[in-house]
Amino acid sequence: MKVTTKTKYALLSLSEFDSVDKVISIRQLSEKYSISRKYLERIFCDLESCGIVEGKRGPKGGYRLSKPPSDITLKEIIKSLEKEVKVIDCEEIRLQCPFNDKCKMIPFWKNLNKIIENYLGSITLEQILKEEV
Amino acid sequence: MKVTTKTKYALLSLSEFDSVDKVISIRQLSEKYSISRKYLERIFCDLESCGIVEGKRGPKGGYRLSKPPSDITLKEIIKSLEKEVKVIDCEEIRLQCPFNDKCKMIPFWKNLNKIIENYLGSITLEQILKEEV
DNA sequence: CATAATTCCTACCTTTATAGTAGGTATTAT
DNA sequence: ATAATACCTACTATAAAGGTAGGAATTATG
Repeated sequence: MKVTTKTKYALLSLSEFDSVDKVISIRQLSEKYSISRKYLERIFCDLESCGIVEGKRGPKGGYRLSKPPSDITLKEIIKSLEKEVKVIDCEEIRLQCPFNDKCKMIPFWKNLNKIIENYLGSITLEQILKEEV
Repeated sequence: MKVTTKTKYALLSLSEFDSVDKVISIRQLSEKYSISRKYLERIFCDLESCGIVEGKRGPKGGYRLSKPPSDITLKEIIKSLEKEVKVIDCEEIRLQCPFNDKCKMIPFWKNLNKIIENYLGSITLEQILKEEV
């Protein structure tokens, strides 16, 4: 029931990008937060492939947000790194339960997932930056 | 960010105890849900040590709830099996962040934890049984 | 153009936590 | 006495997380 360090590192790092123009290199981030450079590189590849940041190579290169912080939800970010923003997979539970639809736990798990998803979907990176959370 | 199978098994099992008087053996539960008997035994030891169920040995023995389902919250149950009902440990994040109190992620993580805790604390086993969730 | 700084790519290794097993002891209804 | 149950402790296997390693591609700059 814990978020992975990938997600923690990603969010710590992203909280540095306070505008769409800001370019920051992996080196800077890894030094500032004492996170392994190679590991951060991989994290940013995930973020890039999900359309959250875009990289530019070469000297003075680095990463920037690929859209304004107000358009990036925490759900989106977390989904880039964890496979799902779900605490449990209802289908999986359903398989284990011999009573299928009669299983009394399913509605609870679904609600829990939904509550988390809704919250994460409602918070944007901008709110984090402006400390409105 | 996933709940463990221990928790899943525990909740599936507990959803069978529809009154304080109902006594169910590990054998019955493990057969009904095809869960390893030994593993279930350990799960129920955890539940017992946290005051949720109590066991009685011998033939016709088994487990029963140690208080009415309306007094058992899901938070309590999950806490018996996962160490914490937190998605992240804020203190831990604080240590990694060189800026300590200035870290912009802390309020977000705290809120997320709180939302989950509040929800889990608000749901009782009775509600699950009565399908009010 | 050479260089150095960066992203980008792929494969591998290490550690940790989860999931599950094994074998047995204590208790108790019949 | 027996058999069914909870209870206890130690061990093993597996999967996932966390992290390394080495290098290729790209690009600003002197």
